[in-house]
Amino acid sequence: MNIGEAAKASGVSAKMIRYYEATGLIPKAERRTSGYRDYSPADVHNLRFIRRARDMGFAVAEIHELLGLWRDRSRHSADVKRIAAAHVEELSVRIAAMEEMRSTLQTLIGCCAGDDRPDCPILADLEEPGVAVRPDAQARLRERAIANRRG
Amino acid sequence: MNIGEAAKASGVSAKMIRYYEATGLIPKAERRTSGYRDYSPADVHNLRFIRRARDMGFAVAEIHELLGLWRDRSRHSADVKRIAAAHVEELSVRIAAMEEMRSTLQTLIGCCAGDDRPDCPILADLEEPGVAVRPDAQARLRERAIANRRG
DNA sequence: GATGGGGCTTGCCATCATGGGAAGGTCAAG
DNA sequence: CTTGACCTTCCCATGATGGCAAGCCCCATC
Repeated sequence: MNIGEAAKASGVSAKMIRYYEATGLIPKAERRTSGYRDYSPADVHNLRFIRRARDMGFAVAEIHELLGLWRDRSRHSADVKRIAAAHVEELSVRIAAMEEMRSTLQTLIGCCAGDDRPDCPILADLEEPGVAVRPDAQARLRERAIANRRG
Repeated sequence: MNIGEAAKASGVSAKMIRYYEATGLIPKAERRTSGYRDYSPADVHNLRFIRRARDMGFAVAEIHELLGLWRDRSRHSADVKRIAAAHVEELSVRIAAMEEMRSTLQTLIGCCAGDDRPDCPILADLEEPGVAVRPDAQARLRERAIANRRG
């Protein structure tokens, strides 16, 4: 199987398959005499696992761990569960941050006439926070914005 | 005011102040004879606006627009409202994507014994989606994961 | 057998906002 | 005058992904 066929069959782009190989997430592919990479159904199976894990929002580093456990027949399901739970926790932190942003903005939008006059509580709040939002909410917003940017 | 003082007063790191200047988000700072940048309270005011907008999750390009409207005394509040509403919509899309990931994972985690045995529905689902998640949910998950990665 | 189009190779660049670090100039306090 | 803290510019890295370009390979069609 060419890389293009493997890409179509797995849902992972050819570009990303090469990237995963270069970064060691997957082993180096077999090569034909032409230099073309050659993939087996088992390779595609691997790639589909990766694709699915990406769809769940796992980072490549986490997928590396998950792949190791997947291959390890003497794994402990507790190890898998721990990784998944950590990821859920991270998702929750980011969701909370974004929900807080959204809530703040929705409040401000609700106060904005949205007409051809210049008066705008949205700009007013950006200029001087607290006109429309309570101070304690601001502090949390700030912290979570930072956490979210990192994650 | 030195850049370090402006950074402390605005909550924007010195590094980012230089970056914003280089990319044209803020005008080039005045310089002392030594070559040091020199900031006025008005500059700090600008930076705090930017900082606050970043905390709300606005991208720098959006902040560029917002700054323009902020300066424009003949602005229409409708323009500000439109930008904010678009951002809320984008946040909503990303929140929905992450909530779906989280929900799927939570279901799987709930089915995982988390002990020293290898059997693991989490790995099973990554390997062969649908064992624990309905197919229509998978399709949405996939699409939203893509949208989320882009955003 | 030649030719053309599509697929493959590598390598480099860009994204977006942010931090890190090095090499060298400046300032202020002791 | 020295020392340490601050400033300057420039380069590099992040994470996962796409794009582009030069050049090679494969297959089908003429």
